[in-house]
Amino acid sequence: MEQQEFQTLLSFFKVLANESRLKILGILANRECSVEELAAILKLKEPTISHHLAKLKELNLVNMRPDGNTHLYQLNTEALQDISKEIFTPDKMASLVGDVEGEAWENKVLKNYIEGDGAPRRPEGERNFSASSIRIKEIPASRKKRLVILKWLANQFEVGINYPELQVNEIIKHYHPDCATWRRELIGSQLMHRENGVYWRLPKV
Amino acid sequence: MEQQEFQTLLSFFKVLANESRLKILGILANRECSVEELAAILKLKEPTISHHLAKLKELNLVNMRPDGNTHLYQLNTEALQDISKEIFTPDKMASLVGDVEGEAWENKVLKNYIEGDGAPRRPEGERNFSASSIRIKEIPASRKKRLVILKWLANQFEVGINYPELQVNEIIKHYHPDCATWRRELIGSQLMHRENGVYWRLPKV
DNA sequence: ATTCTAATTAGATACACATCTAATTAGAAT
DNA sequence: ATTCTAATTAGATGTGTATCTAATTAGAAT
Repeated sequence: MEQQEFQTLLSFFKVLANESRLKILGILANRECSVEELAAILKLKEPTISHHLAKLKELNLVNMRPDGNTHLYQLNTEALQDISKEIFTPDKMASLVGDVEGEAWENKVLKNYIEGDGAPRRPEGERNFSASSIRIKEIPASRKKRLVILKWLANQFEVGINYPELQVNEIIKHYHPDCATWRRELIGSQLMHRENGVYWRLPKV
Repeated sequence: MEQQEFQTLLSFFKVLANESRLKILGILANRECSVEELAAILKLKEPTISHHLAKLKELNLVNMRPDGNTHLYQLNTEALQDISKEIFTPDKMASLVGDVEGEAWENKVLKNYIEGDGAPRRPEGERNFSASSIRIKEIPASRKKRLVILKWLANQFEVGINYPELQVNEIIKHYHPDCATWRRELIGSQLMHRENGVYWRLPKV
């Protein structure tokens, strides 16, 4: 339904994104015209006009009224207004795009920096078992990407459990040798907290 | 100026008549994004996104905010609304097309059915002189086209003068042998009037 | 200073589509 | 019935443009 609306909007723009068709609409806004007349006005051949009118009619932007042999086309005023009113508040635009998209970039980062069996497939799942062969390939240089990995790493710890520093190091080492850096970053990024040498993960990530 | 506005409107539609760009706007309506993120979300390469963003920025539909190395793009909400409000009433559309167009088709008909020196060049001018070599090639079959020729023919008579039938025939014969048909049609189309065997042209054409 | 990262620009390719000519259809006029 | 007219459909051609890869720029991080 969102998708449907998006496609409708898109085809609407596609139809109007053409000089000849836009002019046709402008002319028809003044008075109804035959194909031949439009061809003369726009200095195009009849088949071309027919082609454009067909596209405009698909979207109900014009109506046709046969008169003898000639087809008189007229602007469908309501259709134009409907579209212009309904659409185009930014909220509307925002609602047009599915919200699955938020994870796409983070998934890409995970895929780039974490190698092994299941890592990218469960970024928010339970912690992976120690026996698995998942490894962090390297430490991302950019803050934003490092944060993505950190969030994943924090997820390897369970909420509500207090870990002594030794165990924290051990768990991190399953994924990357430089446990000191990661441990420091986990604290700095506020994804985990420390007090009296004991570490715990915050409930909300 | 009208022309200017028309071109603006056209390029606006052209920019929005693209699936990727429309999606970009939808995403940016939710939150600002970097080029890389958009590329990941839409599964396109960065240069492609850059290309699209450039086009969107040309029309001020998006703004850019540099943050370190990354460029964060955000939707220009006002611009969107401005365009959607301002345009799109049918009157607006009607005003976009120049009004020279009305004569185009009639000129074409005149050119098709009248041969000779100056005919198509002065459809509304003074009457042509008898000595000229202007001729109506044939009588158009279709009502509408016949009316165009009739209007031109009526213009060969001066307003405010009473012509006896003999003179009417004579004048018509300068352009076409079948003066009876034309004379009858001039009356039938109300372009000229007759009373007691005297003809005169009506002031308003 | 040098290296790396994100973005942009340049250049190439491929697909979409606007327009044309030719052929066909539907309907009027004779 | 036949001929003519206006419109549409079919098919061909050329232009525009979305997308890609490769090269370049601008800026951060080391």
